[in-house]
Amino acid sequence: MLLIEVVRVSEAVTRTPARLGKIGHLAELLGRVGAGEAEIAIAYLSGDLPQRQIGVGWRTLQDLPQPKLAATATLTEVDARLTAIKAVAGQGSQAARRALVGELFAGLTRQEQAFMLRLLSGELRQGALDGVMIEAVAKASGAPAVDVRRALTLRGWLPAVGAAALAGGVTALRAFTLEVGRAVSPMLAGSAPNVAAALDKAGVPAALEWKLDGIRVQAHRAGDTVRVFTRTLDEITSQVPELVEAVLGLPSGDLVLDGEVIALRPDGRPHPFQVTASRVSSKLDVARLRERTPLSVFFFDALRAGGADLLDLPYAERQRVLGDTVPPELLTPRLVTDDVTEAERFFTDVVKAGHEGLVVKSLSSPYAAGRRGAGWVKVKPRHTLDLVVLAAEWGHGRREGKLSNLHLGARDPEGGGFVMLGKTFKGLTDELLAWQTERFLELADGPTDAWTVTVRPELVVEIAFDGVQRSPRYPGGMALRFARVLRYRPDKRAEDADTVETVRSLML
DNA sequence: TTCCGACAGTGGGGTCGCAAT
DNA sequence: ATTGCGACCCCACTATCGGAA
Repeated sequence: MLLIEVVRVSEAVTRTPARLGKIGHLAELLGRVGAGEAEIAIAYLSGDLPQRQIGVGWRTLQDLPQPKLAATATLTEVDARLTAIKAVAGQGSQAARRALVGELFAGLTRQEQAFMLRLLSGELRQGALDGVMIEAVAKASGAPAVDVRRALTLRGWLPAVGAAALAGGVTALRAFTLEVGRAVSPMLAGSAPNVAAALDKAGVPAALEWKLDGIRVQAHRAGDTVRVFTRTLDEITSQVPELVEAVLGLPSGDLVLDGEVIALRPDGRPHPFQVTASRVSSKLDVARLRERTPLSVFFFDALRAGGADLLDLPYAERQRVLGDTVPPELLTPRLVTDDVTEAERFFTDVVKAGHEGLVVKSLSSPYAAGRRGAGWVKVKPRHTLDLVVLAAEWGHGRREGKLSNLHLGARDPEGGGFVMLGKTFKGLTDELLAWQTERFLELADGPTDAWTVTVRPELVVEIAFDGVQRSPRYPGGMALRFARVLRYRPDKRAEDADTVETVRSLML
């Protein structure tokens, strides 16, 4: 199949706002793609590459060659070129990679180049990713969407699942099973503003588990072999020897467990997230790192144990098996209750212990991987500050032409100015975007370039955030974590905004 | 007819490894 | 030795579609 056919369908999908319409376009193409190219077509049309990552980002994609006039590239040819780009390594590899990217683009038309540019930079923006593609695969293959989704959960890679469905229908999909040693899409949690709302969503009685601010891990053990995967199914076995040893210490040799690794201080309180993230992502000299910053693991679910797959069992039953499999010191602290007051006390306790919050879980929900359903609901405490807008950046995509990303500053009584604490674009409605764009242009003052408009520091905005973290980037040495806009405060002037000292007192 | 669950989009800060300078 | 890039860890929020109620 020619690449241009995929590009045309992608453009049709972009033009069609209705989800069913998008699914129709995608399914039509899947109905005529050959078996040998189905995986490539599905990957491209859901924003992925068969190679997953190829070491090419925005920088490598600048200064591309002139386009060709005739569209002749096939999916197979493009795929082979991407594989070659990924394979480049060693000295001079960046130049070699750029050259190969240049060769690839020199063989494409303007239309094809625009598509590949968006695909390679991870910004397909056609309004369809895995969620829509699942439906399209179902439609084209005649298999129920629920079977496609389940196979994806177990296999973790839609192009492979989709190709199997197109070739062998529902029979092929049902052949995907939980395989020890291959990562499963993890179950995700929705969120709620407070404990009562979370209980409302999950239903009572519910289980409340400590939410630890670490790295999500899925541990597989087959005999003496342990493999550990992250939330995005990347393998980190070599970075977490403590976890490997803990799993090898369990009596069972046939396990799939879900949990969190976190670096704890000697007194048992958690290190800042940055410490855990640094430890887990370091690959060099892990033996020495573990002496200084040991990792602890806490499991909260079992997907396989006792020789059986547990995904379809209700939470309460999986917990029973988990309790029989894992000693108490490796279990995430939890409480089962139907009492809001008791639940709120448990929340206060976990926050006091320095942890992130709670995950409230329905006792009856199966392990519904890959979706943020009502089965699991997280609750975290929320801080707020009144900060001053220092500048704003022009938005992209659907925010094109709107000033979107705000630069936030706290008042500095010493210096008399403002200290930048980070940026945010979250929490803004379309109405607010329109309003602030107009207002900022009135307030424009100082250095302004193609991306950023500096404004007079007059507007006060109320910001919610999860915490203050140490920052190597901002002048105050600190930055807000997960900052989002709650509302503007027209009743306040910049002189009324919170100070750097207030922010500093929130760090630690 | 209204409500609400699921999805896609829009980006945030921090860290690592590797290559280039 | 330092800097830039790509990838991945953590993530919040709004708009929209379309099935459920």
